[in-house]
Amino acid sequence: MKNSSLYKGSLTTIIMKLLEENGRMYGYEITQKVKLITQGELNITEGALYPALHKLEGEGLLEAEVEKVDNRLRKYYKLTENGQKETVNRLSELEDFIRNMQTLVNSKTNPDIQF
Amino acid sequence: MKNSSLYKGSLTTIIMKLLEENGRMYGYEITQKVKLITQGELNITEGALYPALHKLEGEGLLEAEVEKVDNRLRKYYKLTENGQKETVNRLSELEDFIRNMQTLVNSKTNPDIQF
DNA sequence: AAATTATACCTAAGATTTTTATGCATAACA
DNA sequence: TGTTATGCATAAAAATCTTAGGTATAATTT
Repeated sequence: MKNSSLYKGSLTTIIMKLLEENGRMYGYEITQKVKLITQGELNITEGALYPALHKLEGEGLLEAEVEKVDNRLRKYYKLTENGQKETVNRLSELEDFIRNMQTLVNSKTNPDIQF
Repeated sequence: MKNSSLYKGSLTTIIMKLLEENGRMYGYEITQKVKLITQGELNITEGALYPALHKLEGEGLLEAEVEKVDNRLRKYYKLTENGQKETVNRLSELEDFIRNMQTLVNSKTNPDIQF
């Protein structure tokens, strides 16, 4: 895969969606989850992930707590109440976006269907 | 629609796809086409469109010719030979991307399906 | 035993892309 | 006559992502 990353703009929504599903996750776990779900096609770089997490935390949509597991630090994130509300909005926007992209990519020059 | 534009990264591919379908188009026409196809949900801003067109032209993927219609100038763009080849690649990448986003957005915490 | 890979966090410079705000000009409409 | 539509363009700023580093422990491979 050449462009294993080109999510562009939807990273924070993906993070929030995963947190909504899994309750709480830590950064590294998120990268692995995305890799698994997309069968290795999407790789979130750490340089994109951590600033995104910090931004969401700064906006009050996530909150974090650090834990030590196997002598290694993990920073667990979960959605705040506000974050849960926002997740609904952002997900529906992302779904709209995906639907629109689908439509654009699939639209054929069909003389019967005039846009 | 709050986020009527959030295509992010896929604009050039959309342009190329439309040109592949329609042979040749001018800038303003492209914005209207996208608006129509997405029923007003995606609005390409001119500040994004024109630089994108110029970039594609600079990369040799598009070529342009100016025409005067109704006493107004139109700059028609069409794919070069190289541009046609590239369109195939970029479209399949965009389709992969869309598929991955779909998977991420639809994935549910299902204990039967372990990722 | 030593080197590499995996796990786990982080930041900063630079590139790319997009938004926002302009500018110009003609045609159509109210 | 003023606004909207058509048609092009650029430039500053914001947002986002890539690339390239840095630190540290655990596990695996050589």
